[in-house]
Amino acid sequence: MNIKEVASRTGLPAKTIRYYEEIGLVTPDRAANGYRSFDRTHVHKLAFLARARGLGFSIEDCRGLLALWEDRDRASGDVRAIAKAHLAEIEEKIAGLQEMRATLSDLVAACHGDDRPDCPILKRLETG
Amino acid sequence: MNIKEVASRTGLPAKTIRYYEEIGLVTPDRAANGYRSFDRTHVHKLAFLARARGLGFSIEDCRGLLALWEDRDRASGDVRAIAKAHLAEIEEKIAGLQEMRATLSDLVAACHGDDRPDCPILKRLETG
DNA sequence: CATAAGGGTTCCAGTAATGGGAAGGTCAAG
DNA sequence: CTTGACCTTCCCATTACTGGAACCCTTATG
Repeated sequence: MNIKEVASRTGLPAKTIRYYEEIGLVTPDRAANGYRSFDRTHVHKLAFLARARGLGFSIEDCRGLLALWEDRDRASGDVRAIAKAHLAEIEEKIAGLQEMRATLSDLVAACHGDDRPDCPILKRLETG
Repeated sequence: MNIKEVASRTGLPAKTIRYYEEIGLVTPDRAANGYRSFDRTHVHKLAFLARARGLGFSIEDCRGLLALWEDRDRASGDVRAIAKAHLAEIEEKIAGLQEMRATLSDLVAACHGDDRPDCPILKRLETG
């Protein structure tokens, strides 16, 4: 299977698939003409990566998950640890963004937003 | 005022201040020995930048806000538009992260996380 | 047979916003 | 005079790709 076919099956851009090969996440075969040649297992692996990335796991997380996925004897606790750490990161990000949102929506609400130059948003950025 | 003093007053690392000069956000004077020389207005501007960045505005947003801040006659509506757009972005990010969190916390809860190899997290990543 | 379209390949550069570190100039104190 | 704390510029690394140039392969059509 050529790269474009794999791209449409996994939803990953061809560029991204080449990049994943470059960093050692997949290792497709090569046809005589130099084209990458993917089989079912490569596609499966790439689809796994697409889903994990979609859940926000970093590339290095994915590398770890992939290794665990391929290890028939891994402990589910190992996987869970990665997922839990990632969950904690997500929660931190959410908290930070919610704080920003609160401040910003206050500011937007306070600003009359017309043609007059008086603006509480700038005032706030000015003085802290 | 030398750069380290400015760094400690604004909370911005010296590296970042140099970078802000490089991209044209501030233009400190230069002393005879080549050292950057900041005055009150530079510090004020950098403090403004630090606050805006702290609220998650991008550098380009900051450039726009700074221009409006320095324009005595700007319309507050212009500022408000930038802030509202940024607020919308933040809200999108929060929504995306909350979705991830929901999925992930379901998965973490479903995984017994012990020494056995059976793992719902990987299973889910495997099959979508 | 020439050619054009639509694959594929590699490599180089750029993104956002810094951070790290090297190599070297300057300044104040002991 | 030397030490140590500053300052300078310059270049590389980061994350996870994305875009583009230059070039090869395959197939269909005039």
